[in-house]
Amino acid sequence: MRAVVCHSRHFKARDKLEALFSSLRRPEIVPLNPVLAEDLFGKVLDEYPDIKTLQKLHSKIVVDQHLHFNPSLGIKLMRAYAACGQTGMTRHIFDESPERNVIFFNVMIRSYMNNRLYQEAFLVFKVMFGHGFLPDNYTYPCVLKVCSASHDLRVGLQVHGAVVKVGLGLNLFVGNGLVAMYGKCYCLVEARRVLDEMPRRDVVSWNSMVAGYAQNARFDDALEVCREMESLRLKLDAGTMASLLPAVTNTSSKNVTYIKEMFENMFNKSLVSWNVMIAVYVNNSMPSEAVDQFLHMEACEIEPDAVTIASILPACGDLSALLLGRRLHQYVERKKLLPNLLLENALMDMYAKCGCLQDARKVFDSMEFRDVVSWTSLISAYGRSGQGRDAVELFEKMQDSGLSPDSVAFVSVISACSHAGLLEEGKHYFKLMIDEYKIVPRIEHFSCMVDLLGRAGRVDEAYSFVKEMPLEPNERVWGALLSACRVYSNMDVGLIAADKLFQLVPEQAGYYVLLSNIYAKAERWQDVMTIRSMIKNRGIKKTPGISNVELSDKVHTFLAGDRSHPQSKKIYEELDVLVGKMKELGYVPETDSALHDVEEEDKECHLAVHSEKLAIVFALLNSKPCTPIRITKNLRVCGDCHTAVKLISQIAEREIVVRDTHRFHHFANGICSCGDYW
DNA sequence: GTAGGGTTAG
Repeated sequence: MRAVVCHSRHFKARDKLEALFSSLRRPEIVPLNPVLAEDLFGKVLDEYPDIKTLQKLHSKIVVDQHLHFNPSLGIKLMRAYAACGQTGMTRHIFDESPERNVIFFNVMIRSYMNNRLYQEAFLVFKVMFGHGFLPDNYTYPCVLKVCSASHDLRVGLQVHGAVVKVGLGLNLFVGNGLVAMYGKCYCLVEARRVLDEMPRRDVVSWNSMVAGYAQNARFDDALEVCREMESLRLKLDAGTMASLLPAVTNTSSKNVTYIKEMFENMFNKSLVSWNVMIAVYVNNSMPSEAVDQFLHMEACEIEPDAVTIASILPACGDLSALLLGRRLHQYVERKKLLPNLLLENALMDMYAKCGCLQDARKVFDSMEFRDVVSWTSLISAYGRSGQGRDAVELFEKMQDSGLSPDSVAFVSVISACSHAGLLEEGKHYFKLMIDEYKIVPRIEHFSCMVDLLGRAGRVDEAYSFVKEMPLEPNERVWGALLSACRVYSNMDVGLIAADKLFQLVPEQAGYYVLLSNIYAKAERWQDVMTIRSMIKNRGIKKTPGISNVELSDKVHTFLAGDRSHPQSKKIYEELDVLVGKMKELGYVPETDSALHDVEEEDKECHLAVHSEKLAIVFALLNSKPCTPIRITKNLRVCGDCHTAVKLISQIAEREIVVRDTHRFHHFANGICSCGDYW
């Protein structure tokens, strides 16, 4: 974030500097009046110039006998260097300054803090006393923030003691710092006590309390503090919304509505409040609402910043809204928001999720700095496309580049191995994670391993793995096992897994269907019927199949058997024509519903047409010949559709990319990239 | 000057 802020500032500062230098070149004002020069240089430094401008300015100051060692300029230079990440230079100026005061120490501590050098910040704080300087009402809030950022309760408690001793306990900023520190350190009772004992509180004090609860997963308490604020007739602001964000991630629709109302009632909607609103939708799997909110924001002529774009990009990825995604990419280039690590990571992932692996790769290759997230995004992108070897190669390169893979990186690489059938490699990475990187495997890693073993046909080994794992197996673990049992027709283990799943998630229709598939393959029709009636008797609701397709900046959604689309009649007619041509090529529609279901769409839905077929025909009718068609589905592609889409790609001479819940299928010339195994 | 908004898996 810092980089972004500084970046936009750099340009303004550079312009000012050019004007400054050209005025310096004018002979009538050389030698420059020292007071005027101090003022001018100070103004440029306050705008955080880029490193080159800063160095030029610094050398000008050093050679000027009046300005060299000027304390005010020294402080500004320190701040400007810190904003460029050059804390070494900040420290140098600090050490060399002959006339230091308490502000020098405060700026030095803040510089370290902003560059996440927390131990260095603490050290400066400690040596202040030895130099005869007492920390003041500026020092303590800053040091408390260092405690918050490093979750250092031990120092935090010492600072609290010192604050009370020197009589700063009643200071508003110090109090706010204490509330935040205790909140970050999981001491919510203490945080609340400090808040209650503050003689004067402002909206920041309350927001800090909201943030404390929200960060500690105390969602209801966080919302309760908001209601308390409302009852005190305090104006909730963008900061309140931002503080609440962790509390309304994967939350109830009631909570989302509460935030929405908070936003709507906000008198001055700042950029941050728009950004938070978008993030709330994204974090609650409501990508369409997020996109709508973004378009609304544009219509209100609010200029998005890097945070806005980084927040909305995952929604584009979710919806495969490639056109919008590309438009956003152009926007960030036009607004010179790049380079920005988070934005680049988000762009890469958007392209990958839209099935544009090459565009994702292009972003990756163009990046100056990459972190574990950058590599992980690309590794999982290759994994989802079934290119396990490329994923493994990237993983090795990431290690070679000196980065330590984290827990998520291992999920990605093991999952990539699983999709590509790289059994030994997957096992190797699981072991590497534990033995070399000392990462304690989480439930996600175990479910990946079960998937890896299961897909490779080692169903019994997978079951043993489940029995021996130190964590309680969850839905995903049993689900991976059941899927493997369907593929390899393992009735015994399948029944065990299904039984567990029916207990864990009795309302999930998909697992009943999977089990009925296993029975059907074994021709146990009586059991198939039993499962069918179980679904009916238990009143289990099925997730309807939905496919999205984007056309000129608008995402069109189709349900299975959908007839609500304005072009519906045309779509069905065209589909009939296509089916005729497909039959000439040997297509036989699969009518056996039990085998037909991969997941949740039952017999009735099969009589209707699956959503991906409708979306594809719609795209065929409405897009130019030869342009690729990209579909995103909320369930897995069934066997019948898979066969049909292969043929459609051949007949219509179109590349068709279908993203289902598990992976990408790239259809072209009658074949699919998954090699018919998914 | 104190709170608070972004990216990666399944």
